[in-house]
Amino acid sequence: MPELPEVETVREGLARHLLGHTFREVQVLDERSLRRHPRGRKDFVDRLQGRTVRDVVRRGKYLWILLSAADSAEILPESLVVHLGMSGQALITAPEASPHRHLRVRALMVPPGQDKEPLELRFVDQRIFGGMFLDRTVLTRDAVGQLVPAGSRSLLGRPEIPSAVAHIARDPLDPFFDTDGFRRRVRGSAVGIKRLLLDQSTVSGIGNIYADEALWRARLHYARPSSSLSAAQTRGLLEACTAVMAEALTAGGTSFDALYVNVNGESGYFERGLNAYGRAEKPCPRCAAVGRTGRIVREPFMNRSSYRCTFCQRRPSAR
DNA sequence: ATCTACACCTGACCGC
DNA sequence: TGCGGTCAGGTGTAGA
Repeated sequence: MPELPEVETVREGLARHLLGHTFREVQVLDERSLRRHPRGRKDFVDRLQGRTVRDVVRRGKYLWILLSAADSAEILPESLVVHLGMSGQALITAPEASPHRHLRVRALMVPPGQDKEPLELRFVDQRIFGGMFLDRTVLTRDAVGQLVPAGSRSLLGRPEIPSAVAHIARDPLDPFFDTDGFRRRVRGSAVGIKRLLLDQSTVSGIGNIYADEALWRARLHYARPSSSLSAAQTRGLLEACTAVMAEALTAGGTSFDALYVNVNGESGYFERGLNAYGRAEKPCPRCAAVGRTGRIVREPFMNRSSYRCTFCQRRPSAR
């Protein structure tokens, strides 16, 4: 399933292939992918056709395409938001490529010059947890509450953000990430720490897999009350989150020089680098390295599976 | 106000 | 072979 590193890989691929391209012949094959576009299919198509891609931006697992009119470079206050959900893919193909099984939305993308061939942007989504919608943008503030300068060329520092995404926190790979805000949320809540990691308004981009991996690295039990973490543990946990996702981005973000942007959750990282997630009843790699008998167990938490080591992630004592 | 539970989806898999 | 049940999980929101 696409998580932050995969979404960043898609963002980069879309930006590289589509900057300057104009939407033509937008076709919505399944309106359920437009669940979050309340004005419906026709409004979506009419608004998107004729608009030109000016930038592709990401926060957490959301990405959005900043648009202009076709004959202008001025960015419009409405952007195309894409969320891949559990099974979404953003593909770039030749227009004549054979249709994909779960194709939901397609658009012919016309390049700015005469010398290049049009491309097709395809939104493919088996389970339809993801979707697309058009949304007005508001201006971002950075970690200390100041407006990010307009015209900033840092992708993550773009001042525009769709209003539907503005409530989520920045992610650990964002240079404006609000570390103090994260510490305050950890100190100020008694919920299990994993619940906080999955709360996108505290820190974004972390899903079930990376939550378990970060907790394993930080040697913390998922149900540990957030407010009981020491300052050092909080710092260590945030470092673990950042490291896990940065390494996954490095491992999974290669092999995209073809005319093809793909997200299918099969980054190399998932196959090689997982220490806890999905490894029920296997030895804990850290314990095994020093001859201890800690093993990974799978337990239900928050209506999903959590994986932890029986030795280095002990259950917190009730008090 | 804060937190929890559930709806939204499809396909793979399992036991009968 | 088929059929019903279970599981996977991010997000928004209804309800506690």
